[in-house]
Amino acid sequence: MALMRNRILEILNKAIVPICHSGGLSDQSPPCVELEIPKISQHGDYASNIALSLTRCLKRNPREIAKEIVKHMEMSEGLISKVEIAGPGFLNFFIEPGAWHQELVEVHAQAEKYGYQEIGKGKRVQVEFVSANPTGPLHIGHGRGAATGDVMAAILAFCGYAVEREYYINDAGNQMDTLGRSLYYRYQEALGEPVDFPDGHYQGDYIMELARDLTEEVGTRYHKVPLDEVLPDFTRYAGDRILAGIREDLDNFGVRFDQWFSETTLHSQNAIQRTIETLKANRYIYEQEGALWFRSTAFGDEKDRVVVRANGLSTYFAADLAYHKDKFERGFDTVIDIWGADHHGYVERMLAGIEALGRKRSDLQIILVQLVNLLRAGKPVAMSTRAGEFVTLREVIDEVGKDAARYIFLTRRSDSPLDFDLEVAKMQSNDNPVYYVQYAHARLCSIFEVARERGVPCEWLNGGANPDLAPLVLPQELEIIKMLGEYPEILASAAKTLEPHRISYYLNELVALFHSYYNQNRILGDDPDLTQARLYLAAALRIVLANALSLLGVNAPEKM
RNA sequence: GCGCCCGUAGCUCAGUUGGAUAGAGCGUCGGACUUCGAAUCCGCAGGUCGCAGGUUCGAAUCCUGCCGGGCGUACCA
Repeated sequence: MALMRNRILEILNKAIVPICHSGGLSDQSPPCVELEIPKISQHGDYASNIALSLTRCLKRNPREIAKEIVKHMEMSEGLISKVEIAGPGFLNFFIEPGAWHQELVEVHAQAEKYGYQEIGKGKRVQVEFVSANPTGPLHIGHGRGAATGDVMAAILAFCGYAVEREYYINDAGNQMDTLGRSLYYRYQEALGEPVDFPDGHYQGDYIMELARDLTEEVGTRYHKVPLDEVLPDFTRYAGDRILAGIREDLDNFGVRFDQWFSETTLHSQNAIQRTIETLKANRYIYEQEGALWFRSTAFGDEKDRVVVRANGLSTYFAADLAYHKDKFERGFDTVIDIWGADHHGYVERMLAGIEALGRKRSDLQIILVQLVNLLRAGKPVAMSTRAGEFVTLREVIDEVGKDAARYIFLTRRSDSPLDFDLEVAKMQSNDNPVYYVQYAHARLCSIFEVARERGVPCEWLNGGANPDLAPLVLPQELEIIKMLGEYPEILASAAKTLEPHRISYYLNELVALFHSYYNQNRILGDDPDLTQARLYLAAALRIVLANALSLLGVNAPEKM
């Protein structure tokens, strides 16, 4: 048995074959039939615009096409009560109320696998995200990228892709030297040397903490030792310590990576040089004014880009080219990069880069995540990275909790800026969407707890026979069932569009239906048959809530 | 100047990739706990989808031009 929407789709797909055939369309390119749930119930349970989209290629009146489709449909018994042709040529399907019950059986049968989609077909996908420079702790913007990337990866994995999560460590370049120098000066300072802390260095408190720690560990070993002699040691110490902190913060945020990729390895293994050679062989590299340029304009970039500077040093972009070459050499079919939106100017050249390396533009998907405005009770919180005054991700998680933070990050499209209000995130009220959903889950669990106390049997929870679902006749009940049946479709669309926020919106809608239903009806009532059927519905709801929250990396509590 | 993103209810945002009469939450106001969790629910009000054209059976969605906001525009990373 398949879900309702798939059964309708199958009927439709079969029905249009002879029509396309007689219209001269080959079976090779059957039009994609779409099924939507209409906003207005008068338009049926499902609606298809297939007749309308066929008008163009068949050059026929849509209502006539619709009539013919209906004529060709094989109506199985007890499934569809009627099909109407409406408006310009919509097909409106009205489902036999009793047919919905099968949907619930599907949910129970698949349980924690419910929603699983076989659309990835094992294709290898890498999601690279966060990738913050190890020069300071993660801030709230990184948190948004972390949540987005982590959930996107989870969705893709659940949709049948072989997914790897990767963090690119920018541990090369002069920013790391700056970091090392910053620590050096703070260290000398900690030993009582008067230091004129230079501009453009990292001023955060965390550097002073590192300096104190270093002083405890090595004492005066580096006291007054010239900077040049010891800079690599300071850089390594600071970089390692900060990266360890980043890992810890991400771990607390529920984000785990399969791979931590260090930029330094690209340098040490000559990967950058080799990448430039490859591009040179493809005639995409030329020399001008002492520098080597990549001809990114050949692929639509607005100007060519330097890969090796006149001073002989390669650019960050060159390393990034080598990095992406490496990614594809590792066998990924698709690579997804999640970047802060302030890097959007970089997108075109990167796409040009992978094209020049022989990949399709669509093999690299770049998702831009907009900035987060941190607020407290509606007022902006000062966030000056330069001066080192910023609220770290760790502080935010400590204050509002992992679940609230993750959920709020996922309640917006990633290319929409997000106001993150610390006070709202802490509020245990309707202002805070995460509690709305978690509350529903806890409430469902509580119902089963009460059922257990009252001795209501639920053998079907442990593999026993399913209850008779015929008592589920209320419009609200059918509405909930219908929406549970949409869950796989929501996942598929989230995977296809790379938009995790669709899941949180779905959850909010689903949970709203449940809360409303709950307030008007009793699950545990006097009628044992009705009670069984409603418990079965409640259990299916709990399954979907738990599955979806798990994808979001948000806890599904039994009690709150 | 050029490029990218965004303009939808008082506020914050969705809108199933071009579908039918535009959707939530917050906020305002008014209601619902002797009951399985009131962290919930029910109701009222709120719109020229920034503006103007174009594409077609059909546009918040696509194309063009304006207006307004954000970001970017390094031989930095």
